[in-house]
Amino acid sequence: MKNEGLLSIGELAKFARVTRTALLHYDHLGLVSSVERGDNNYRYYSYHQIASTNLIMTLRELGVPLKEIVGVLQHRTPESIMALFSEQSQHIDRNMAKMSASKKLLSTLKSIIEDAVGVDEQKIEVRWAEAESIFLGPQIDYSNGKSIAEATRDFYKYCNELDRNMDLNYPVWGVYSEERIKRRDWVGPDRFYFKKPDSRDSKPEGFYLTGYDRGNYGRTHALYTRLMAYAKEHDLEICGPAYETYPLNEISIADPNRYLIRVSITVKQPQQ
Amino acid sequence: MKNEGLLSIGELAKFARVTRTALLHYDHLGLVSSVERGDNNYRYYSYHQIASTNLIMTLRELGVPLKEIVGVLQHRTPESIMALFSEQSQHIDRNMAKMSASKKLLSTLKSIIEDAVGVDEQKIEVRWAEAESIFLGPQIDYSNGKSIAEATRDFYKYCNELDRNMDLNYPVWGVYSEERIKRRDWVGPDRFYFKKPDSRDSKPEGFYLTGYDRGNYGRTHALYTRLMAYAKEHDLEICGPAYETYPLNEISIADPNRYLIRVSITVKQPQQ
DNA sequence: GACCCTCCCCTTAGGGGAGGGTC
DNA sequence: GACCCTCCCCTTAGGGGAGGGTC
Repeated sequence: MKNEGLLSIGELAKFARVTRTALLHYDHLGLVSSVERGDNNYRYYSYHQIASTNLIMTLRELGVPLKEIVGVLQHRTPESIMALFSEQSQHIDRNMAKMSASKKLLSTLKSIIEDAVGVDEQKIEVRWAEAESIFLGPQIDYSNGKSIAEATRDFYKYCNELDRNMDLNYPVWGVYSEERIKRRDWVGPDRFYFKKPDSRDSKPEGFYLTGYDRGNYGRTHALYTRLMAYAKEHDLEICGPAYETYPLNEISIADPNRYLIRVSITVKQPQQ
Repeated sequence: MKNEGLLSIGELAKFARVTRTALLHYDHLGLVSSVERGDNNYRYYSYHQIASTNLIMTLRELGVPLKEIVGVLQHRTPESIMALFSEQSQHIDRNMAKMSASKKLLSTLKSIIEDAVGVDEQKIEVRWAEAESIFLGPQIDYSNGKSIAEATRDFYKYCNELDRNMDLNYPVWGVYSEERIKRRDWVGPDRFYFKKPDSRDSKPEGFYLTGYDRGNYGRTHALYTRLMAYAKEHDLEICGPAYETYPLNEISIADPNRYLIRVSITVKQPQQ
């Protein structure tokens, strides 16, 4: 009848969804100590430790370090425990907001790849497109011999200065102005932008002449030539900027010469 | 003009919300390698690594181990990357569900403490209470000399067998039947229960005669005597079970003899 | 056979210097 | 002065035995 109602370390582990090894560790730390040692040196725990150990596991899952848990419990009062709970609730809210943002990012990146995978790279076509939420950088000045690389770095600096916590996860692409396209001036995009949900700017809805190519970053020259030949042939009038994207890039493709390039030029509604 | 547009390790760190030290670590692992080393042995990174490093940081924050990230990126194809993103999205969903449950737990525990902190321990009163969602255990049989400790262990076993993943975070309390109260039989509760949102059972709405005491678990005898004297004096008719709770227990109070005990006995509506 | 004990060694993802050179 | 380099030592929260006793 000894140890009646007490729990062995294995039983506590089972009821408190924790491992034996972790409980040994907690015993050494004095966080969850057995109430009694048997003559066999076995640890015996009280059943009240089930709920408190469960609570400790919840705090652990929320990322509270063991040291902090030990500290808070050592000097616990109803007030300090309530403060801990409030603090952790707020922490949960922040984490959930972060995870939502990450989920949105992953789904955006995934849909970009998804759209690209089935594409017929030879086909050139004109299609209606809905408006898209994007973040648009400032106009780029190449007059002092600036390279695209430098311009890109400037763009990131610009973003960083605008908002130190700006989410720079979304891939950065280029916009060519109508004027530059017509001049056949491929020194570099007029602006950089990235696709980003709930951003301040937008790529307008409208008709876009779209084509694809394979190659590394910046190898868009040949594709523009093909697109403009097509436009001429089909009596399409260019009436706005071109948007360059690399739907398959280093994120999903190892060979840098096999990235998928996509250019969409704004055109007037074609005559049927 | 050398290294134009390339980033130093500090710059990449700034734009990819990561520390210098972590980037050194990633370089050793071959996860994020500099594209070039200067004559000074400095690392130089390409600006395309900003977006990919950011993505790696997002995966890290989601808990993907570095080894796994290295592995996935080494054999990356659009398909494998999409699979990774889908998997992580599901992972986020599971995590958010867990965090919601934890938040609910913390707010329940906090409100129990909050209600208890301001209480006047001397006051006995009858109050209307709304129904509460609880999980109720099976009837306990003490006829074979079972102790409360053993009965509690049985209750946890019962919960565990019913649903191996049952959330046993909520503190376990006791219900005394009307009959047992009237017999003044304090050997132990008839059933155990715990407060738990969205559970199968409920503590019904109605009038409850409620009082408080201070002491360790099981020291409810004196409080029952006080409550029953009060009932007699005020012509209150007991018409249902009593619910015992320990609103301030080892979770928030270090001294086991200062836990707050609360007993609520079901009574008929008092005559005004 | 399943459970428990005490060492003891190992891991992940960096952080924090020391000691020395570079922009 | 701020930034970069290469060692090198340290940490958190346990996991995984080995070797031996217990229910």
